[in-house]
Amino acid sequence: MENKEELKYHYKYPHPSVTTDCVIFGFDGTKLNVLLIERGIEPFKGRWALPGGFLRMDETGLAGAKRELMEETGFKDAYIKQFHTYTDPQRDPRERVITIAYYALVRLSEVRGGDDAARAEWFALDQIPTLAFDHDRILRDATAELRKQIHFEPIGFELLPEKFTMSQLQHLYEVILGVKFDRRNFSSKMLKLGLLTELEERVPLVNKKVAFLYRFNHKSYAELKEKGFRLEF
Amino acid sequence: MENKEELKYHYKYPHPSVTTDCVIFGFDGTKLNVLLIERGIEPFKGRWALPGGFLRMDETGLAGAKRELMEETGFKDAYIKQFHTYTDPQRDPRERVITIAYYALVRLSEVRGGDDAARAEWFALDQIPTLAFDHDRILRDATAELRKQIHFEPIGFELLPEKFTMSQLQHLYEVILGVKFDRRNFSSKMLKLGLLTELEERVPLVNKKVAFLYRFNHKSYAELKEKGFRLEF
DNA sequence: TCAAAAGTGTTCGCTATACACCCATGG
DNA sequence: CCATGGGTGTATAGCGAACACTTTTGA
Repeated sequence: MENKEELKYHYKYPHPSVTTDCVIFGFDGTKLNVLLIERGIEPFKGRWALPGGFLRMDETGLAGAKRELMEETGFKDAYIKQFHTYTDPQRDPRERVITIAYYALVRLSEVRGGDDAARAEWFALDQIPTLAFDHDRILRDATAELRKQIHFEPIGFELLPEKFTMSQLQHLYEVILGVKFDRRNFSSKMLKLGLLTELEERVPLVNKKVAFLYRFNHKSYAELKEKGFRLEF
Repeated sequence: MENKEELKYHYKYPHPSVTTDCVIFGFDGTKLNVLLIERGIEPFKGRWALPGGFLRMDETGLAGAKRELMEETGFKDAYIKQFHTYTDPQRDPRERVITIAYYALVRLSEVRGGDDAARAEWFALDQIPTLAFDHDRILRDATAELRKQIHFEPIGFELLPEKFTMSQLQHLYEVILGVKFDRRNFSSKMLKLGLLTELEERVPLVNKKVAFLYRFNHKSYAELKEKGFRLEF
């Protein structure tokens, strides 16, 4: 799959370039964050952009997006989902570039720096600078998709550490959905779903009280999914 | 955008071809149908396939899908939605082809024959032959998307004539979702949403009874959507 | 002593669901 | 007279939403 300097691929009709872009969400306990890359080259040199790159000829879109994710965060098996393909002929000033967009959910606490030399930084969702290309739009769409998807799949857990308290979980849902829940109702609803395992372990809070710790129960989720269920919030 | 015989587009890296495929759903009053095209050329010559074609360099994916829809059904403004992009490097035996897939909902009663010389036919969803390429998979995914989407948007009305009876609407929902509803509950739930306008007109049934006719009320839907609402079925 | 965060249970109202009878017609 | 299809209303159970008090401790 390597290439010479000369232009070696010839087509009768023009072919667009195809890239994958990856919206990587992380939750810091307070806010939803997104990983952005500072562009080192024109166009939009110096502007922030979503991690992404050209799709290789022998890899699927998913593999390309996972490669990006790996390069930037070191994560290999995070939740990742294709959500839209952007095809505006003018979206890249150089040439026609179609991008297949994915979003990924990672545990912020477990992220290590990427292999990549490029400058990468986490931004809170409400403090995003103006992005390169049409990435503002892509990011908005990704956020909307995430909100929609959380009604069908318990993807929130992908953003939390393995062990978490009920209020951490509630904060996450509140941040993603932009609403407030009653503590008691949220807790009982969550527990009733049967997707949480309560751990023996407790965690000390700032005020020396302890809070229960829970873990997401993948097994009962798999069983529930078999039967088909709805996650209502 | 015209071209000579020689190969005039040169790239340093290989570029995939990009096509759009369009899953066109229609409802005949009993079953969900899909429009298929019989392939006239290799590969898969003689096999049925989804309508689709190469994306032109100056059109968006949506425009390409709409062009396909127009050519096959004469419809210009049907409901149409991008749902997934297929990127398996082996999905086309000739060369690498990425396809952006859309589904469209049309009123079967209003479809006129397409401009296209190709042989096109409607197939009931439960009588689909083996399709060319990975179109079986694409069709399965489109059906799943449709089922999912109907929980959020009243897209069912796109498949019915402008005026319809409550039982037509119910049959449609039952076919799409694969469940049975109680007549009385379905009706009262639907009416409570406030999206239907009851018409003066009645329609005579086989047995000379008359049934109420309704029309989808786009205006109250727009208002409801403003406030945000959920369509539960 | 005051603010912050967590644990705990009950009540009320709404809605989903289940269900039965009447009527008109065509066969 | 029976089968078909449509119209209509009620009763019950379960769920979502609202809500208050206690405890511990750090400031």
